[in-house]
This record gives sequence, C-alpha cells and structure tokens, in this order.
Amino acid sequence: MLIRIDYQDARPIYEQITAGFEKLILSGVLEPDEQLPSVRGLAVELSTNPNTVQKAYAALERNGFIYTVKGRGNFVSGNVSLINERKRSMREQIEAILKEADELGIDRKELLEGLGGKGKND
Amino acid sequence: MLIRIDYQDARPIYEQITAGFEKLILSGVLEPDEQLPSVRGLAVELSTNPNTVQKAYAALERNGFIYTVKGRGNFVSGNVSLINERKRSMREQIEAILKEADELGIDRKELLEGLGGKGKND
DNA sequence: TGAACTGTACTATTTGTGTTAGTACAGTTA
DNA sequence: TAACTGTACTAACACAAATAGTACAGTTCA
Repeated sequence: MLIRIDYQDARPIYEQITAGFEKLILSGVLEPDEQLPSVRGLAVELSTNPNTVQKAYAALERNGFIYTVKGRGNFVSGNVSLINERKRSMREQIEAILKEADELGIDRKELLEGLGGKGKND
Repeated sequence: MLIRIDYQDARPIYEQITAGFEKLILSGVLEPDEQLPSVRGLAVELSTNPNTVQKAYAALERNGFIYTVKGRGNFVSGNVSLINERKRSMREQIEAILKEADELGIDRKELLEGLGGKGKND
C-alpha cells in the first residue's frame, strides 16, 4: 500500500493520490523508471474509480513527475529539477505567510523563533 | 470599498469576505465596536447575495471577530487574544511546511535563508 | 404608530466539481 | 489470441457554493 486515502482529509481523492506519489518520488522512495501501479489496479486497491486514478496520473505527467507509455504503464521520471521546484514553492508559501504577518504587524523573527534547525543553533 | 472580491481567487466568496474582515480587524483598521456594513448593504456593494454575506458574518461571529445585535447590526469585538491565535495558526502552517521539507530531505535552514527580518541580520 | 432600517430563517433552484459507472478503443506482452 | 496496459468518451449522482425570493423579529426615529 504505497498510497493511503484519508476520508477525513478535505482534499479530493485524486489530489491525495498525486500528493502521495509526489512525495514518494521527491523523497526517492520511488526511483527513476520504476513502474507505478496500473490505473485499474490502484483503483481496486484504493476502492475507488479508475477515472479518479487516471485524473491523478494525468496531473502527475503534466507536472513532470511521471511519464506514460501507452500499453505498458506509468513510470517515474528522472527529472532532477523537481526537488528544486518544490523547494521554491515551499519558500513561496512561507513568504506569503510572512507577508501576511507583516501586514498584521507581527514580527517575522518572533514568528520564526525556534523553527530553524534541529539541535544546531536557534 | 473595505472588501474586494477576486473572481480569480479559488476561495468561495463568503470565505474571501471573512478573510478580508479578519485582516481588517486584526490589523486595527477596524476598531472595537465599530460597525460593519449591513448584510444587505454589503451584498449590493459586492454584487453578491445577502445570504452569502450572512454566511460570512455568521462565521466571523462564531470565531469571535464580531458580535451581533439583532435589529442594530454587526460590530467589531474587542477580543485581544485573536491576534495571538492567528500567530499560533501561522506558526502551525509554517511548521507543517517544514515538516514536509524534513521528509523530503530538504534542510530547514536553507529553506528559511533570508526570510528572517527586514534589514537586520540574516 | 408606522416606515425604514437592522439580522435571521427558511425553501427552491442553478451551477460546478468530484466521483462513480459503463463502454469502447488503442498499444504491449507473452 | 488472451490479458494486460493507457485513453477517451457519456451519463448519472452527490455535494457545496451561490442565487432568488419570501417571511419574520428587533431597533431606530420621525
């Protein structure tokens, strides 16, 4: 069970599937050219519909996480820039929060206190 | 025009209204006991429906941002703890992003580089 | 008192998204 | 050929967001 659906999660199923595979691919659990479960197979496994899985896979391909070979299956792409794009996206998210903090008169330093590292300084 | 609706924004209208007033209240633009636009008045102003505004106001009251007096209107509450709750919520959001970074093997320090303050250190 | 405001509470309808279901077609593998 | 793979449709259902309309209750003020 590589992927697990959480029905408490507000996100739609197809989005949980894409997010799940994105994490598995970016963290290296799934290696380049490794095959993903088939659309129909994963649908059975997750007790969901092939169309829902298909929608998730289409998004993964659109964003460069996987490539598709018709008749063979879906495979992890060896796209190295993905991790950098994710890093940039995370910085954007944090920057948006800090911008809101600015507008509310909350000090950035105070907000980030103790979030820096794990046992180094701070 | 205190509030502006962005139809590019994926968030529903009622949520944009609550978010807008929350920011105005937390930043002090709207002061305690100051009156908000009437449900019907704001609906006309935003070219939306009174029910939609009502839904937004109900949420604001539920979360302690405003109080309602039937027949008179809605007013900003003088709840001082709201800003601290917001601060806590922001830290949670950032912490969630950093936790994901950990799982992807991205260094927290590197991610937070240069986001600290405005012209002090970092 | 009565008119004109305020909020509140419904019901009905429309629209869009997510999901399910079913069918059909095309390419690959053994 | 049989059994896999992905892809492309259409139809139907559920749900949330939003709109529309009506009705009722409390406040303000002339």
